[in-house]
Amino acid sequence: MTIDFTSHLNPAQWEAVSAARGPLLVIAGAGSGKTRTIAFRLAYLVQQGVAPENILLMTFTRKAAQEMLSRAAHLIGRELGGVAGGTFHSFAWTVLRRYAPALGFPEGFTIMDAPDMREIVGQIRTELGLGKKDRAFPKRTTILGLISKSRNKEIDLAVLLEQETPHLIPYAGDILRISQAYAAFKTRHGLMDYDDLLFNMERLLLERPDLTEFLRIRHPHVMIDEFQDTNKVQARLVRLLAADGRGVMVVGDDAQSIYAFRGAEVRNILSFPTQFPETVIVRLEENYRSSQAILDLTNAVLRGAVSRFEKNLFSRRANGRKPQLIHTVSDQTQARMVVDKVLELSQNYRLRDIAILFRAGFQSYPVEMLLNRIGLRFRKYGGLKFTEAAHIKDVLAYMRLILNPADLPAWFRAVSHVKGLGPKTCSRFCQAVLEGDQAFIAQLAKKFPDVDQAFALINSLRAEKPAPDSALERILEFYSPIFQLRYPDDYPRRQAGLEQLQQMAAAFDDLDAFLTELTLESPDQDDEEMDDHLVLSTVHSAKGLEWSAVLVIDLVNGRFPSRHALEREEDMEEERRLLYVACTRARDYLALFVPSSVYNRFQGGSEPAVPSLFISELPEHCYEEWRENYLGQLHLRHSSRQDQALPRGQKALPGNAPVKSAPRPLGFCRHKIFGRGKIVEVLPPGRLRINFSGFGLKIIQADFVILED
DNA sequence: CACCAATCCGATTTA
DNA sequence: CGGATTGGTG
Repeated sequence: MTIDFTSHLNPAQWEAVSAARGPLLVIAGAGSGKTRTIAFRLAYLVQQGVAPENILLMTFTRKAAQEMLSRAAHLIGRELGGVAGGTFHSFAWTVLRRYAPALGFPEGFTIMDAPDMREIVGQIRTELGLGKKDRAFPKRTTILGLISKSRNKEIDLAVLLEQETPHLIPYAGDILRISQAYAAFKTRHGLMDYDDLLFNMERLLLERPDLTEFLRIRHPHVMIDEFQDTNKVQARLVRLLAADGRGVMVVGDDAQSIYAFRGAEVRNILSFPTQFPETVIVRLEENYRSSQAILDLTNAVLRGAVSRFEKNLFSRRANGRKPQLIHTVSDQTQARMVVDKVLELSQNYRLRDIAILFRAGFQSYPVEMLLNRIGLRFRKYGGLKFTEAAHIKDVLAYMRLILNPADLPAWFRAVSHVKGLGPKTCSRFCQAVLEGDQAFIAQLAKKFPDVDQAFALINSLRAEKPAPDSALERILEFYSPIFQLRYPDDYPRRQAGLEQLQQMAAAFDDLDAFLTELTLESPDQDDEEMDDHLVLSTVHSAKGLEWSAVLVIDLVNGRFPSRHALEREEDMEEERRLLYVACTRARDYLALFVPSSVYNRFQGGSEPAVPSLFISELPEHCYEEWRENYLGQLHLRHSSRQDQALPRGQKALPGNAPVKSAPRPLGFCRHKIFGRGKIVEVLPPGRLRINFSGFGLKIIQADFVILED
């Protein structure tokens, strides 16, 4: 089967797809068909006779890799099963798990997630007696952040403190001690954190040239996506895997670099041509995603930035609607305006084509509450992860202990739910387990029968080596009663998470692979892939995705840009790129919300907020400006006749169905999402209990329904 | 005194 | 959700 490549690709894309096997750098502007290009490149290579297993495809998430592979498979009409792919971390794991003993690690080493890391650093901090008296002593999260940043940027800890947090210089010695103790702790207990995966992989490749050679022969084609977000060690890994750069294709966009905080080096992409002198550079500049009106705004956002590869994004799409800049009275009313807007948009778009984006996970809480209240389904990305929820971690701890008896954070979790057993005794217990102090264990087990049971369970599971799903089943038998006591208020909701975990477990036959997958790749949680969800996401988690309509909220100084970034020029640059990423996710409609006041901070109430610097910079012709008055109505600014306030729900979209806001008791009504329903009860203030066929009883703001006569 | 449980307030971003 | 603080118990 031959593919007519050129009819599906523009000249630049075709150049990238058909490039010879040499170092290749593709600068892919936002929306320029990057995924498409990589998919076609995969298909092209395979069609040229390259075996899939000779390709290594590194992407930012495994989902992205799967997307590209399935598109390529569709093109050539058969699966590309053998392609090695995933994130740097997951690739490192697949290699390390086989060769870890060569580095002095146990074969069943455990990968720690963020809560584990926090826990350990916290314990070390208290063990060393640091910060007990001194209230200003940095918190464990701060310390951990510094340790990881210093490793990722490969800057000496003391120097990093000087550069970024001069006020912590007095603590340099103590932080260094903690950092060393942390490293020793990991080695002692067979643990690796995310950074270790990369550094240990590098060490392995350097110490074992035979293995490096084997990998080079195995993967003569290496493709790396999102190269602008790789750090130093990742760049060195690329060089190790592809000595002279032949067969290496890196793809990225320096304007979308948003991971400097974890050591990403834009220089990796900027200096790639210098590293590999024969590099062919291809620029993808035609944008297929956004309307020109949106691109005008995103280009303006970028104008103030230092972008070193010249870019000239253009779109052939019709000009489209101007982005809307919406000032709201407060962040509370912002939530209402956002939900209103979503309901309006949902007349023209499916919910899954609409996204609400924000800088940090907690910023969506007010919107989430409102969405829950009207019963609108949404899915949230970013913020807390499924696997980091306390009850999931509890269960996973038992599973980890089956493989790695030295996994101390897991021991800690496995027994800490027992009443009357606090952190101190827990630590001592863990110590006893590791040292084999049977006397202490027996003594404790006598006092706390649950400890004894947990111990017995793990021992028997370790002897049986069951498959992930049956192990989980046994663990849940034990855990269920504990679980219901521990989360009396919301255990049904959490129960659903456990059931989901069981489903996932059933897809694995190897316990180790299952646990790693959960740590390295946050699961999609799409058990209901089919149904139509609104998306709420941090900008970071929205990378690489797109929606027809995008609403960005909380565009005020201190929130977006984040208050942590206000002091340093380079941090502000990253915030700017972050906003660029957010806005370039939109195809047809973009709304930027600027609350005039935000809740909390000192004094309990709300405080006035200043519009985001990046917004005030924008030339006025880029957007259409709306302002909410104190009656909750939106006014268009700088407009002659249409300056009139429109009733809520009718504001912006032309051709919107009129909405009556005075609720009439009982009768029937119509809802944009749920259709026709019967009003069962009026719930002051302004809410209705409505029975929708197919959806059941919902409590809904009267404003959101149209009453029937 | 040492440890644990309950409560309230504040919140970067991620593999 | 986590941390810091406070109050209670052995």
